[in-house]
Amino acid sequence: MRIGELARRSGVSIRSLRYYEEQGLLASSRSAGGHRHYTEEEVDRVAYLQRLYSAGLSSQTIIGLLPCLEAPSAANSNAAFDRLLEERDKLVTHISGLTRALESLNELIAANRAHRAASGAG
Amino acid sequence: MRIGELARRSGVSIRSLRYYEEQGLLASSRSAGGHRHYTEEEVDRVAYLQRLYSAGLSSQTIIGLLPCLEAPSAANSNAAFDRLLEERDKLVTHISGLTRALESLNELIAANRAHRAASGAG
DNA sequence: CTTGAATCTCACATGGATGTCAGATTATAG
DNA sequence: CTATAATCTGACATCCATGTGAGATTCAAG
Repeated sequence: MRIGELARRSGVSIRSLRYYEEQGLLASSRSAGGHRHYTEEEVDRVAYLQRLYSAGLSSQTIIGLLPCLEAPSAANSNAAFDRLLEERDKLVTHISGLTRALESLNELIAANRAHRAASGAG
Repeated sequence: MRIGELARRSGVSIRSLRYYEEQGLLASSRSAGGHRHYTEEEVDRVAYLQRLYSAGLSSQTIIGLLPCLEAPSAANSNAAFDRLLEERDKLVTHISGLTRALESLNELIAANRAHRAASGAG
């Protein structure tokens, strides 16, 4: 399939797909005229990349983890695997922080609700 | 206290404190010469702002919520309160996404660990 | 072959909090 | 008063994924 279809099916912009390729995260074969062609696999690949991005991993980080991401294999360096653990821990910390922030918001909401209820504003 | 001390005590850079003020999120009195002065209150205020930032709220969003944040009061507009709920929902959604991403990472780690164990690499 | 849609590359713009540098001014200790 | 640390304003830089526009080329269908 061509880039437009991949964009549609993966829900990612054409611009982003080209960017992923530029970063070495997504491969494509080219037609004689230079247009990108993708297989079905790439749909999942892109969805997967999106999940990693949403986890807060940068392109560079993902590239560093590629050995582990591509195929779990004993050939993967310990360093890459350790980075994987590291990123996991960072994400856990991040989620904890957000959860605390969420609690703050909830408290605020509760306080406001109480005041509003008491005044018949809500 | 002056800005340097506030920065030290709140763990936020001087640059950021000035930025918060510029955005209307933090107030300061000024000395005759123009230097900013803060009270103890501001330490908590800054910590609070940091929590909101970490929740993914932008300065503009925080400003919009100020009526609710400042003091829960029936005078707060319904609109501001609704925005508060909206931000809470966005945050919940965001955390859910991150949690899914975390699960992905955990699966990756487990898969890698299995392969490594099987090959005596770990 | 022609036409219009799709794609190509290149490059600059965006947002948002923060870093950083420059040059000037103020505060404070000796 | 002087030296030095702290602060001031203003402006430009940074990161990074993505948007966007121009101008050229290719693809698919008639």
